Amino acid sequence: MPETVKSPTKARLYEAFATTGKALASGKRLELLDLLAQGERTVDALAKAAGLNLTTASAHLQTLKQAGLVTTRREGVRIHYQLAGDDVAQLFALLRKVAETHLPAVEPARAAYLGEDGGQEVSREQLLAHVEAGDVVVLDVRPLEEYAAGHIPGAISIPVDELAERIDDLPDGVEVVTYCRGEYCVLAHDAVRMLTSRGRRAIRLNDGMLEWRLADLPIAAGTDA
Amino acid sequence: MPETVKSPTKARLYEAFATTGKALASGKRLELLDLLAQGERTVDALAKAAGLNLTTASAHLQTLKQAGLVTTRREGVRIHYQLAGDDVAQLFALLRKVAETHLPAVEPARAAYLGEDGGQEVSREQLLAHVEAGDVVVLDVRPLEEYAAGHIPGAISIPVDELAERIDDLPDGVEVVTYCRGEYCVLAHDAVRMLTSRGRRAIRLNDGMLEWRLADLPIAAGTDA
DNA sequence: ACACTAATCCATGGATCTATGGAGGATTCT
DNA sequence: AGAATCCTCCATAGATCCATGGATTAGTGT
Repeated sequence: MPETVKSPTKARLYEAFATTGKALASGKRLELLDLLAQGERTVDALAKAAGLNLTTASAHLQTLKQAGLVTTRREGVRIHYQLAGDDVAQLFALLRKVAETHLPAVEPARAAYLGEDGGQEVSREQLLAHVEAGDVVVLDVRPLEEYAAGHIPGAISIPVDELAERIDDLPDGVEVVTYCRGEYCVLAHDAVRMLTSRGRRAIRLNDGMLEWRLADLPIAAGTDA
Repeated sequence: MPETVKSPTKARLYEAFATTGKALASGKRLELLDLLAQGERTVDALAKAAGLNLTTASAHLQTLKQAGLVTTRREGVRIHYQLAGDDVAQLFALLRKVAETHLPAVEPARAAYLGEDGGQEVSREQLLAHVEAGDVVVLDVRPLEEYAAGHIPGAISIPVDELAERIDDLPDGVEVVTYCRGEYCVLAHDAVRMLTSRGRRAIRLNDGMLEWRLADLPIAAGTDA
């Protein structure tokens, strides 16, 4: 029964696969991937958005780069990081889904982060139907740069930071459907709470731009809105 | 520009996701997942098949279990580990695909492990067509227990270890299509080399049981063949 | 050339992970 | 009960990973 083969070349191959696994083995790196799934960013912007010091962020990005999950583009003095491909976004999304399905610790952490929601959700299909019918306004509450890098066609942009002061930019009398980065993004949750507390009818897309992209739905770019 | 939010609850959520990532961060654990994708196994069998000592294998399996990727079933004195679900197999397969696509180190490691192949490949669709036409014999060269846990309908089982002595069990004059665990499994490669060196016409399915399962194709079980 | 900014490289202490031997728990058999 | 088998838990040494401060490199502007 020579099932006990130790093959160094097999180990080498699987260690290579594990390089990709290791890249996914840090919460901070996953936060960085989450941000990058919205569009390219500079090291400095990523560090700030993820609450990391520049050196640490750079080190994590090197790890991701060596695992081939991200690529870089130099523009003058700054370097833009971006995801290496759709398959990377897919892997990231699947990792989160598997974690949520099989890890009991995820659900409480998710609830604590996103808050009690009560607020209703709407699926991508339902949202598309509403847009077709023209009976809702779609609101993108991500930072402007992410909106510019790609958003749901017809959506208007009001970053959640500015929502309180710009609430009157929203067309009157029509229901608001908010969305943000993805299923675990807090921005749309915050926006819905904020809007409903001001008496606006507001609901949430049940995921966000990440899943929208992976579903190959149409995407608009720029800030012409 | 208050983009620099450090939220401990966000960190907690992403650390939870990272637990799943960490489970994928070791070559040995990926080897174990590869084996488990073929069907359940005892700790002892896994340790032997992966070339690990029992304690180490057990520790790795605990890690996988705490990440929710595998579950256990006790049967008398032994404990059978199995994948927690199809989504886990899918995650594993996608990880390998992403690694191969984006990591230059994978290709040479793969070539070194699987060997120069020259041998032709056939896709799942082509294989199904051949089975329909009845002009090939499908040969499963995995260990018998894996064959028993699930195989391509109509395939016969000759573990690659026994192929040399049992070569006459193969029906005469018809081309052989071999397959094994998956895209990176060496067994079918070895079998094809072995068969062609003996003058049999033999080719390989370009992946294996893992991908067959994920494609939701029909599966037969047992050893009645 | 010089100053300035963006990012990487390097060194380091502290934490975490890996492999392994030995002890201990669970289950079955006699 | 006692022995045997299968597996997990514990302790430990060695390797690897993480965050951070300081130095270095690349590119821009004066």
